[in-house]
Amino acid sequence: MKLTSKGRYAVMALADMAQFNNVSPVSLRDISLRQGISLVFLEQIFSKLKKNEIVKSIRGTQGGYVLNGSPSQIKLTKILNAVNEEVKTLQCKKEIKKGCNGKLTKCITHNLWYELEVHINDFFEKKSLQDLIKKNTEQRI
Amino acid sequence: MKLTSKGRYAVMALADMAQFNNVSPVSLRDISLRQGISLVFLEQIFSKLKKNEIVKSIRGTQGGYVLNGSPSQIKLTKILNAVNEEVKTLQCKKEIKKGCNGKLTKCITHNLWYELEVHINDFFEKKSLQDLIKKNTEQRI
DNA sequence: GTATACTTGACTGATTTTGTCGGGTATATA
DNA sequence: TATATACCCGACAAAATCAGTCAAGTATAC
Ligand code: FES
Ligand code: FES
Repeated sequence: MKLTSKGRYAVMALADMAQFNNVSPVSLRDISLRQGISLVFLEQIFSKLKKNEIVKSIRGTQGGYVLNGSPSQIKLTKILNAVNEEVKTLQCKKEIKKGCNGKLTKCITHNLWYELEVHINDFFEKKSLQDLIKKNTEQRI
Repeated sequence: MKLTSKGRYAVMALADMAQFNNVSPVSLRDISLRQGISLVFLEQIFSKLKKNEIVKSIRGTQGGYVLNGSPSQIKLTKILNAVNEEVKTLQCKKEIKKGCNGKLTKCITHNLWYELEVHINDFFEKKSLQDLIKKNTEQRI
């Protein structure tokens, strides 16, 4: 399980975009300045967000990024998955690890971690960008 | 937020103890063999569990550890806290960090992470060691 | 044609994780 | 009393991951 700066920044940056508007493109430089996040790091993050079709890019002067969909449609699960911050609590998925002999017999805590994974994903699945900017008028689609 | 081997092993080892019995002491060597966890690493972990009064130790031959309380009383929150795997999702607690200017104004995602923290702690607060060994007779106190 | 701003890949320092090593000390049993 | 078992403690280290930087592009508005 992980939740690192990459995931946090992704959510923060997209919330910033959702908050400021989504008509004209928002440049990473603006987000960088407003939220205090390294510009070059943001570029890395947005590259992934674009590949996962969460944002669209517009190149050139006056360019930037726009949200691909309304804030209420964009769930946090999608964002975190896009930047490889999936909530994976199970140790046994990939290969047989010490103390966790995966395929053959499940370890004594296997079910626990699975339940946790579901629990957390539930949370992220219910939250949308819109929920983060509630201070603006409660608009819902 | 973190959930690493140390926390996993702590839960796994305690579940092992709860499962096998809690009358005569269980040696770390046995747990190590049964669960496939490094013995010396277990010693580190149990040192913390003891300091937090989750287990009691009995030295000497035939010694080992016993649970300090019934499995249904020992919640996972307590275990994870003991080995310093508290669920801390907020970035702004300790000091002013980049993109997260703590004390003065909360960042745009502050509330989100706080809600997540509560959500996860709820989960761990509800789960006890007893829940992990349900295959034995459902005894409840 | 020039400044803006997205695009891409490689690389690196710092930190954290996941343990190991080497020495202890207490106690049950022969 | 000798010995083996098993807890106790601190320092150390390899490996992995994180949090970015650096360098070199390409597309577009003006
Ligand atoms: S988490 Fe799946 S076997 Fe341990
Ligand atoms: S998480 Fe508290 S200010 Fe950002």
